[in-house]
Amino acid sequence: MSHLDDPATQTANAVAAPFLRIQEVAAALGLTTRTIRYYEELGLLEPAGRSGGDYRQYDADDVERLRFIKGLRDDAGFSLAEIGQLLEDEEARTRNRDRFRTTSDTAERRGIIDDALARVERQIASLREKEGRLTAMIAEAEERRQHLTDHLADLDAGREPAPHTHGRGQ
Amino acid sequence: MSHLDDPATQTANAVAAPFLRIQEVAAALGLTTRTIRYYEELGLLEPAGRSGGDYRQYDADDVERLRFIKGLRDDAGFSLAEIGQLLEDEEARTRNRDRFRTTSDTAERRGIIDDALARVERQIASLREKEGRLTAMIAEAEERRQHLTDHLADLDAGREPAPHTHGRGQ
DNA sequence: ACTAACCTTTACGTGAACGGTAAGGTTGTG
DNA sequence: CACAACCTTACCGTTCACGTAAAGGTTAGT
Repeated sequence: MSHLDDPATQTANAVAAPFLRIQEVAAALGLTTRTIRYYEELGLLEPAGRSGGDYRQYDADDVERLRFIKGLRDDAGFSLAEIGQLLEDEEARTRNRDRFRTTSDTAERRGIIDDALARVERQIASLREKEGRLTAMIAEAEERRQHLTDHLADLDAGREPAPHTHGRGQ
Repeated sequence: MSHLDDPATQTANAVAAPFLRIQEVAAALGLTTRTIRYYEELGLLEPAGRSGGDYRQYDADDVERLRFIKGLRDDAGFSLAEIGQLLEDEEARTRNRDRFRTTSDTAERRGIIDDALARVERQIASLREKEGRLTAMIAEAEERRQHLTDHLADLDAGREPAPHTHGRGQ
């Protein structure tokens, strides 16, 4: 039960991972095939494999990674270069993944996971910082809103326009 | 006072608003003069006035507006086109501002403030939406982190690698 | 009045992030 | 085996958001 769990055997059992072709991935994520190839060109991701005829084959993890990239781009507003930094050298990760699958050295597995954990934590920190700055912007906007409602209240009360501290009319 | 209100006349009264030149504004905000002129070209802002020799003159409100634009760009990650939408036609606002200063019709003043209020509230809504998506991304990243720490705990406890649900190694 | 340090407009250049198309190879279905 | 519908690389085009001169005019200090 422990000496026989060959990591390569998964090709034999399971349902043989349902690989997707680039167009299917693109449709699923709302991207174009061109965009996905461009990201690969930048080193942001590498398909799990290639078919005999050199077609790119994506697995669920690839799709997940791409979805994350899209989130970093659209939701977090990072540049592709920054995303590259956050995700870090894909090549190194691929090697790690392979090493992880083939090694049974617990210390090595530990080290690999440690690295992954450090990366994820840097990602979280970056996202948190973005969130903080966004929150600050919201607070400022709400302050402006407050100024305007105050002003409106003054008008309703027939009071004078007030000396207007400095920042009005947005 | 109304037919002759030359924008330069303000030099006469008040403490002569401390107008800034483009370079000073740029330095204060960490932008380049080119960027500021470009934003003007796009209709994102218009300096409060011009000198006799056609130098752009910025007041505190202009600087505030520019800081907001920079925030929308850097912190919120909006495109300049989107920022233009959020800020809306600068020309119209300038006209409103002038009308606001010259009119004493309370109803009109009210309408102008109402408009500004509506704009600010749309801005807040946009920012909140961005914030929500960012928060969701953070939650996902934290989930990944949790997976990794779990995995690490398994290794420390000498347990088996676990079947790994689907998304590991970030 | 001279001069350095600003400013003006105009215009062409650039890197990022793709879009589009050409010229050809691959897959899967009848 | 034909054939439509996909895929491949390669390369040129485009939009956005500026950078970078060029050719002058303005301001402020001496």
